[in-house]
Amino acid sequence: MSHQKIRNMEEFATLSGISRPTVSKYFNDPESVRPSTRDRIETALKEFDYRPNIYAINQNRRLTKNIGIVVPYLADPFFAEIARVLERRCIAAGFTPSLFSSHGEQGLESAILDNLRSLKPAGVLLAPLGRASDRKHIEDFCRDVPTILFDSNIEGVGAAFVGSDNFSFVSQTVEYLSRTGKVPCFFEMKDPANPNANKRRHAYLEMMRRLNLESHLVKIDGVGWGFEEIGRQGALKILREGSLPTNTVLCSNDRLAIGFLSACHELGISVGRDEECAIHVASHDDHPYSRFTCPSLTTAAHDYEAVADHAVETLFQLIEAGGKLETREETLFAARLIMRGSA
Amino acid sequence: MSHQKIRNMEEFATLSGISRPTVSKYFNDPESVRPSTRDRIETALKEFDYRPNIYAINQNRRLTKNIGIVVPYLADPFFAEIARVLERRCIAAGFTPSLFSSHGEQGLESAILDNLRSLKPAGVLLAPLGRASDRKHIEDFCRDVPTILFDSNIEGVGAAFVGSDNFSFVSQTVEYLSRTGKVPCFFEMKDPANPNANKRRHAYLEMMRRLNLESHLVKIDGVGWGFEEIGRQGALKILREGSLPTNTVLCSNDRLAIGFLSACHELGISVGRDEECAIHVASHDDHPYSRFTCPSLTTAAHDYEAVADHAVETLFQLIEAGGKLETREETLFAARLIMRGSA
DNA sequence: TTCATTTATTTACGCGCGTTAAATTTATAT
DNA sequence: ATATAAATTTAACGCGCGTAAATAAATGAA
Repeated sequence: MSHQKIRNMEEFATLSGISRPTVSKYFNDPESVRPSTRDRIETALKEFDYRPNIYAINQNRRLTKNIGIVVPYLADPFFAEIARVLERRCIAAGFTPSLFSSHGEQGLESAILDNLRSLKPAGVLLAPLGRASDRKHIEDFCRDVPTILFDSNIEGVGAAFVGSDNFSFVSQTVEYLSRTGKVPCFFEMKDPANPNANKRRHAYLEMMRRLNLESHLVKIDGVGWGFEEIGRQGALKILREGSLPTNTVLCSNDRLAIGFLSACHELGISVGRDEECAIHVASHDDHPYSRFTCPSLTTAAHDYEAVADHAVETLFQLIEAGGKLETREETLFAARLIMRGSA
Repeated sequence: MSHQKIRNMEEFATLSGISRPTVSKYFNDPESVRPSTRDRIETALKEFDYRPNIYAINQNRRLTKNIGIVVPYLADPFFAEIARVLERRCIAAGFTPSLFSSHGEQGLESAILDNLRSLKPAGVLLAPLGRASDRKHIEDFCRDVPTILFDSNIEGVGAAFVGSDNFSFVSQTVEYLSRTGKVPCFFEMKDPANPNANKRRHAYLEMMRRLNLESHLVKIDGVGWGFEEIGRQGALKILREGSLPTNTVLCSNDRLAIGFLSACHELGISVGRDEECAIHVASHDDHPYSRFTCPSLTTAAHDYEAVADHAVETLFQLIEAGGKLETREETLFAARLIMRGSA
């Protein structure tokens, strides 16, 4: 490998013995040039290791090969995990993903979208904050940039939505609990940031109605994205008051459940599947840590891969279609019940 | 706000009644133009909402205002948390951070650095994979791009290193445990990916020597970044064999400890600070979840803010100094002991 | 008012690449 | 060998902005 510094495509083209427009063509699509030409370029590429200036490239493209991935809260391993899968898929398809976290803040989410706009991305995969989002801001963004929403839906916004079927989550947990003789109350934040939480509450109420069971909502205080601490504080309060309506608690999500378990342990309350345990706990999401809680969490798992795959696939379709799809489809994937030690 | 589309700086300059070079000057540094001029530009900015084309800007800069942040494993909330702080600091200083995760893979880490190179970043904050890193690749990168290493040191590589003082971590936990009458064995991976793990082992051995206590290393199998599962499997094996040398376990890091606690619960072994508990567990890092484990983890906390602040500050110095610092400083921050329920 | 100083304008070039049209070469099929 | 199609070359323009030099205007102190 020669360590000669190459300034631009012109120089590289000369060194490889190919004209610049052909070299340019090669970089846009290696298959678009004759194999013999491709070989000569790739040979030169190995010798001189030149990379086209990404800024010059993108200046002349209406759209870049960038894909923006925006999640509401990256410190939540659930989002880190799904972002990881999304990144891989994008790279595999020849795109350059860039990852952003709104860190639970509306202002940051809006700022990220503003910046993203000037990155001229081919497309964006956006998991909005939810209730905290500036809906109009996101709408405006989606009008200009091909965007797929995931995880958290905003009705009518974006070219499509891909997420999990909240009813599937809750119906399976409720059904399982009641089948094993446990009558769950529903443990959730009073003002959930995420629309999925509302869907889960409705699913719980509906399921209890169908099963002819009395439903109980346990709503706890707290704002923000520190769900574990919110769950813990809420649980401490409820448990100390002795106001838990049933001995089976179905948490809206695993992070609240992690807090709930922590509170139980602190108060010396036994949690587990067995009859002799004081409380049974189940939850939703199959958070990466839910298998390591004590006891391990019975929960309903997202189909990470399916959600990520379908979101990316839909985005690619959207990009190929030039940024508009016929109809705005909402695709929901079913949950898978994971029976562990907590209920 | 007029919704007239503005194509370029020329148009915007005309509309704002200022010449283009002056407008350009304004965008590079608003303070560099007369206040009256600034006002006129900012008034126009509100009316027409124009943003300079970032690609055209960067093409003409030798260095951009980008800062790369690279962490080894973003699904680890520890890194997500520190990345969050780093991002904020960069934004506050007028830079544009972009976040990358190596996802525990050497190939990906190298690829990220290659891409980063062509982003012409003003600087990079890099937490290497550690043992799994391609040292030469990173060295080459650091020669070309102003880089500060953090979290995990590679001797002599990068312009500076900022991290935590592993001896401080271990000395405090060991000292605390022994002071309360507990003699810890050290629980760790056989082949730790991270150099900090080695430093911690040495610190443990040194501390035990100083305290005139017999030291015991418990080395468990496992590779990769799924530390919780590795810790859990390792603990199950050791506990089932009954080969735990002491009833006090000092884990190399919190994620292993989380796995350890999970195994204990599974086997019905009580863990806690009290004498009547079968096992006492302490650890290091103050992982975001360590306060929610059952029991909550006694651990030594990183000074996240200090590490992040100092890393960013050092990077800014490096950038201002033109990419070279007099000497390669290694700054280590002391740990803070967090006493919780587990030991 | 005058002169020095700061700030803005005008003009012009360059950055590295996408892209196009016309000319030319090369490959493929007859 | 010849016609046709496909690929490449040549030449040239444009993208949006940074930047430099020369000039003009505004400011501010004497």
